[in-house]
Amino acid sequence: MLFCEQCTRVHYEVVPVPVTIKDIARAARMSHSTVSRALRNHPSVSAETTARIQRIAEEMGYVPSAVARSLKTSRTRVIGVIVNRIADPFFSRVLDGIQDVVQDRTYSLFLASANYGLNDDQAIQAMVERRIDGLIICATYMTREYRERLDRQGVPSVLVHNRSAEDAENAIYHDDIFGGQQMTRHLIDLGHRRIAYLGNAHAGRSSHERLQGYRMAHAEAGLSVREDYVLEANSGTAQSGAWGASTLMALSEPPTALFCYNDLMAIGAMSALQKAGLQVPGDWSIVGFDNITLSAFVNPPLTTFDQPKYRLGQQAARMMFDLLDDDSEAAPRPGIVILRGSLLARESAAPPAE
Amino acid sequence: MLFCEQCTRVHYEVVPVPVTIKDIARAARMSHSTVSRALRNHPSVSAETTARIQRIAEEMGYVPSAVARSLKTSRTRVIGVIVNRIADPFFSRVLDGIQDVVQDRTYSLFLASANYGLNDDQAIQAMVERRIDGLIICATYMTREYRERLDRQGVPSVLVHNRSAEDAENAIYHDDIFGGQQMTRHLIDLGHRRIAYLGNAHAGRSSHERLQGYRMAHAEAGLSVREDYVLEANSGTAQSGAWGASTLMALSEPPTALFCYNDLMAIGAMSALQKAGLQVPGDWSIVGFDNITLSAFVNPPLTTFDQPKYRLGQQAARMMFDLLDDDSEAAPRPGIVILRGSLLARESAAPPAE
DNA sequence: CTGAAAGCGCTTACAG
DNA sequence: CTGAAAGCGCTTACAG
Repeated sequence: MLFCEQCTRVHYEVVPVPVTIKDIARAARMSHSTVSRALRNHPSVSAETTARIQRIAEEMGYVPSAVARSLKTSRTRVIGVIVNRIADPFFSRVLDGIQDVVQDRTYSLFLASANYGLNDDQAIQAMVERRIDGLIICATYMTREYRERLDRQGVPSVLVHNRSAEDAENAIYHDDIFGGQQMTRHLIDLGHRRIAYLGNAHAGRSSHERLQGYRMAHAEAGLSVREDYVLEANSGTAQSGAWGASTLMALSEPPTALFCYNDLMAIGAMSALQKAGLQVPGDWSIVGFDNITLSAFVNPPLTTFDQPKYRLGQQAARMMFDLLDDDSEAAPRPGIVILRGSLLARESAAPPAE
Repeated sequence: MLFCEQCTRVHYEVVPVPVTIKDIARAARMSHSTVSRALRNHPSVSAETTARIQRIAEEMGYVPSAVARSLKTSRTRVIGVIVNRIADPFFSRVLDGIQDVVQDRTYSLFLASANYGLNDDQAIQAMVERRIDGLIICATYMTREYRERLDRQGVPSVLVHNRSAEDAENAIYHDDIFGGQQMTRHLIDLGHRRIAYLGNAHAGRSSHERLQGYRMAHAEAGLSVREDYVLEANSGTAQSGAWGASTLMALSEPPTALFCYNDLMAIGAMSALQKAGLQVPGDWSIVGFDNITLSAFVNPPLTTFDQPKYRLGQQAARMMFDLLDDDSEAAPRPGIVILRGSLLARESAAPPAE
């Protein structure tokens, strides 16, 4: 029974109190210093003592306190991750990649959602208070200002697929120029000459780079780009895809192929065309980008670009550990990793009708 | 410069050292006790002192250490969550619901992946070492043994949609009997009499309960269930759906409607039927379950059951906080929350052809 | 090989 | 209203 200043109430303890090294020390008739060392197999403790202490700890159900250890060592072995939304089909797969590498290294993961900018502050603050060893940012809108705050606190950070192009240190990107070029070249190779691109204004850099690849593929093939075929929706949803398709259908000379910023938009566009009585790929060829799980199961299966989402996550975590492991006196060396995916030809793109 | 026993090397400090309450105390010429109280707006500190100290803390860029606070208070304000796989389309949405409630209460989230049973031990161990205040388990296979281990450590746990039916305390389930009944009744109402159910052996309880609902709907309508229409695949993938559809197509008298355990299977089944030249919903009606994002964008849009995934997560978090807030002397009261979703009629189910 | 001591950054009962 | 002291559960330089 104890009295508490904070809530001015009397409390009765009911929860089991965890075993500490002191409890083990008492049981083993050793000092807690020796117990501490024995539990971590420190070479200066004799083999018998180590064995005996570990057995007792096991029997007593001892689980070390990472909290106490962290306070002493000033390392938490926790990596923080900030995402916009956990259920984002792209970033949730990236998270899997991060989690697996982090778990392999016996680190843990702190997760916070930035809610597309609404909770940036709160998320960062919570991470810094918890003294995470490093932060991986999968929140596309997070800006330089936040990174500076992290730098000031001595928290290394890695950016994954950030929308801003300005941040050029410790970042993982996907090669969107290459991807855009591959998709467009595929449509050109099939015989298309009137090819549209439907971008996503919210995506920033990655949409611009896919467009850049689209232009490069045209230039390579000696084709010029018709600017009325280059559209930009204000979101990356299926609804935006439908909007894009409708806009293009209304043109006096509509395209025969459409390259959408992402799969969701491509699927929305396909729906809209089919509702209007058009055949895909008979009348229009449609290609997406990302290779989300279900792109394989729509009808027709979507030709898309397989972004290495899981590998992006793995690389991000590895870059983080490189920063943490770096015990040279110099500042951690900055870096950018750019990964390439590959074209995934399925059935939504075919030669044009004529 | 300091020497380290562990790695027997000399280290040079390069990282910025965080500001502590002692630093603030020195700057403010106050004791660190007073600083501590002032920072938390303790009423016993004078208003001027509080204001002055908070200003100084702000100027010095102070960020409190949750690690130190946790050690002292033996509460971390961290909720752990274990999932099978982060990118799981069902649980990632549940996670969103958990995260939002947890963040609202200014708690943080620890996330670990159980990898479908492969890392159960490691995940639990990490959580207990970090002294999380409570654990929400979204790992379908996790058994009673683990909960007992948690109970012994005094860590309250909440189960979300666990596959085993044995665990009956502090769990959130979806009412799968009701859901299965609704879907089947819908098909019966459309005029179908030969209706198949394709279950998922890996899903355990939830698959059995959907089947139970299917049987109830038949009984209600005075129809008998044909046992050759009741199948069970060994996974919940699109491939399994295709397998189920093929198996049923091969029957001498195939069904006219198919209720699949989940959307992924329904989409796989639909693909298989369309590949075989059959029309959905002309020749076969197909319905799924879950309402995953893309079920609205397949062709035809899938009739499904809208599971309240986000709400499941919210409820789980709320139940956790109920357990934590409970300061009665009695053991936390156990509970089960069962949520109901609703039928979402789209276009993949229609009256049978004949 | 082992132990006593100090300290990581906080909170809080107790004394003034 | 403020401060000195103890302590949360560990790690580790130092002394024996």
